[in-house]
Amino acid sequence: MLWCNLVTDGDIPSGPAKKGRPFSDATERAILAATAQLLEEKGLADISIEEVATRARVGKASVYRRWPSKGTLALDAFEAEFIARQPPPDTGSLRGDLTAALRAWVRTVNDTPMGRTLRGLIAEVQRDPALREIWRERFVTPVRAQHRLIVERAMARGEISPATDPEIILDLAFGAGYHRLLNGHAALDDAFVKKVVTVLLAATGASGG
Amino acid sequence: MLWCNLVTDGDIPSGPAKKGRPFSDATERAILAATAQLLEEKGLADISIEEVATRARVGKASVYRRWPSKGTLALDAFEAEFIARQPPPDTGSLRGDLTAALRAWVRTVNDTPMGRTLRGLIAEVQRDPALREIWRERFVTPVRAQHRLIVERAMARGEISPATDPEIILDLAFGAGYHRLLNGHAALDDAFVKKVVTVLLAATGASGG
Amino acid sequence: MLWCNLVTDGDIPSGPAKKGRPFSDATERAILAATAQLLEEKGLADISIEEVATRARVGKASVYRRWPSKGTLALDAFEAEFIARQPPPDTGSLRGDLTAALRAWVRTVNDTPMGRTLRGLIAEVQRDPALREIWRERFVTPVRAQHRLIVERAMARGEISPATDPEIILDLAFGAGYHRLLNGHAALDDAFVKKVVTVLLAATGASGG
Amino acid sequence: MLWCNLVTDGDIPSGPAKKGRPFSDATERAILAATAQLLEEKGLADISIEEVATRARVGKASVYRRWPSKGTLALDAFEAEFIARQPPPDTGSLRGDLTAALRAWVRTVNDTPMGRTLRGLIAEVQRDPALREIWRERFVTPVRAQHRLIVERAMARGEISPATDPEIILDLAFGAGYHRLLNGHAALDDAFVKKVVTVLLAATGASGG
DNA sequence: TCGTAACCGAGACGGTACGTCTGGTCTTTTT
DNA sequence: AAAAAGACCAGACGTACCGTCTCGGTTACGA
Repeated sequence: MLWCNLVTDGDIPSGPAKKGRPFSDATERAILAATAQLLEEKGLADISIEEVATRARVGKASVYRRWPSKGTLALDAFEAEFIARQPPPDTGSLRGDLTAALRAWVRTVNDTPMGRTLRGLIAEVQRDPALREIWRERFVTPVRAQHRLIVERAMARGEISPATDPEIILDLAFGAGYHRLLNGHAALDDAFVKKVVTVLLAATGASGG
Repeated sequence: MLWCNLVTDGDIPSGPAKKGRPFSDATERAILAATAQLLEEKGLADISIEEVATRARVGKASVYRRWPSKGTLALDAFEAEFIARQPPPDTGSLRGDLTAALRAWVRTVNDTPMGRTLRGLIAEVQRDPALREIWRERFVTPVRAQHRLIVERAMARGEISPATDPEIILDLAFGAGYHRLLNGHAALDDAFVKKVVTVLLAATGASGG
Repeated sequence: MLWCNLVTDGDIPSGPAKKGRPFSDATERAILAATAQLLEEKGLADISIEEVATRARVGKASVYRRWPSKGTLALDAFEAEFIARQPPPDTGSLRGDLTAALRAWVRTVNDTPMGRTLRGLIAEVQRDPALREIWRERFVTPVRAQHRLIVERAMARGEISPATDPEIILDLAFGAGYHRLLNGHAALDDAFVKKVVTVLLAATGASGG
Repeated sequence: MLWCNLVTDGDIPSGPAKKGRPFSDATERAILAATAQLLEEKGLADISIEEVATRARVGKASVYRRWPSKGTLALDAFEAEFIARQPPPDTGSLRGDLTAALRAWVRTVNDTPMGRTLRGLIAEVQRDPALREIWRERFVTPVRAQHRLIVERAMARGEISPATDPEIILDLAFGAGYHRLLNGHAALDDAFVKKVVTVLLAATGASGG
């Protein structure tokens, strides 16, 4: 879960025995817990690393030793919980899967503090190019991969034309959601989900129409 | 153009003759010019009001007197130039109008520093609830109103079903664009524009085809 | 009293009217009062600028704007009070003047917290070459000048040989005092003063006795 | 040479045979060498224990296991070399002995990096009461004992009155030197030595004058 | 020959303070 | 009363060290 571990993946199976005192799990857990707690209380922008360290009863250096920036820390504290709320649906139909996925997303950002955190993270990502890449690797890519399965399964079933670009479908469906989340110009509710799914099915659903 | 003027609209046509030295146009222009210049040089997040005032050879108070926050100032410096690059298209067809509008947006954010500024503004908007409302009033609403005309004209022409929700069409088309702009997970090019338009036309053109 | 003022002396009688908000006297007084208060409580080494600012209810920058280092600040807080306790004696005899001056010094460092502060300042001076120069200009030189008068008056009276180097007399008399103050290897009391004066008078009184 | 050894003296001749791995001489030597090297490069105040350990390729704990503070470590690294340069003079006359001793001291602090180290140690001693006691025991007392011999021999020879307090003579002679060393207000050269000796001989040398 | 106790280098631990920067406000003199 | 200038309080930034602790590993003694 630690940021630096995830970047280096598990590509060094036989380490040459690292020296020095190892990182403490308790410290790491305390930092992530404090971060998660603060993210429930206020927006990412209103949180300082100083505050996280104080809340976690941890030295500031112990935070900086593990995470290079507030954004990567928040990403770690946010990621697991968010992903857990986006189960890969498999209802047997494109309509069902897409509705389920979009609805899960909508409910998460609407009904939990994760909506605010997600907005804060996207904002943070815009101000830190390094974080942007991590964000794509650690959040955008995995979530999209899961959602892409929905479209690919539909293609395999013949529900949508094989000429369709799955990426565009994903960008349309979730892009609309993020658009409303960030601007707040319209509601993110079940009606929104239904309309989006309907339009996209009409567009792609040669066999489904 | 001044932020406070725009909020109060022009609803005080006959002021009771205000006392004291009036605001200096030169000061205002210097501040906006400095802001625009800095926005070309770096992201909004890397700009401080202190720096704007120094660059404009103006006191900090003269900035705060006019704009309550960095976001509103940046919005003012950004708005006019951005809108000027989004001409209301009228090609006679939904496909043509939508392609033109989306392409104008894509080219603006791709080929000018305004892409970065737009990202910075959206980020800023997430950390300042007051700015969020102004952002909707001053940017989201007018731009969407212009784009909505495209859909409404298409409806009037019978190109799309009157049951279609124009808002959803706009959110799908531009939401996808903003999604790629903010995450950077895929290209924002003419191919993107073409695919988006194709999918949306297929979706809405049921009655028209 | 302000550090930077004292360096530039009063050699700019007609300033060209400086711009901006001037330094606040209240702020300066609060900082010096907090420093003096802390110096009564503990040694200079145990005081941090952070603590001074907090105690003075002042921003850290307001301290750094005026004093470049903890040492210069402490010097300012210490100087006036110390000098006030070293009145220029004029008893009419070398023995009387020297005894009075040395006794005043001994009592100050023995009976007041200024002894500890003086030790702390001398320590601080060793670790900061810039402070060392200021220390000489602002403390060593003026105090020595006052004490040198004692020797010069004695010379004028014929009490000591004109061949005597007044500097050596001062270094012997007060050097011995500082030596005991810093090392603590022997008492700093009236007996010490008496013995020092006796030895020095015996040494210099060849022509007088 | 090790700090803790010196404090406990050799008063436990028959230890109960201590268990565990004994201290490594190589480690101790590496630490002292690194300290001495750093003291040649910069002042004691600019050296951190962290740096000593790194330079000595030694764990920080191995330093703290042997010395309780930076001051005691520096004292150990400094002491032997300094003492070696202060040979007990025995020229047969007070003038000769005093001149030799003071000159040796002046040359050491003037011509070697030990002058700066001595200043740094005296500064360190002011901020650490525990170190102050050690400083007296380990440095002030032995050096003074050696110098006191000079005065006592002169008394035995009848060069100075038996009523003279040898302590005062030492404080006058070396106090003046330390005064100039710490304040830097006047030169520490042979002329200084000569003048000091002349004054003190005149003061005490009833039989010598 | 085996614990076991204390050492070894390395480096993480919770802390404190550093000196700088920015935010938004306040106080000058000048226009 | 607005202008430019810049000081005001507040507090976060990321770094450097403090003195302690925890690793895996290495000696040397006593059982």
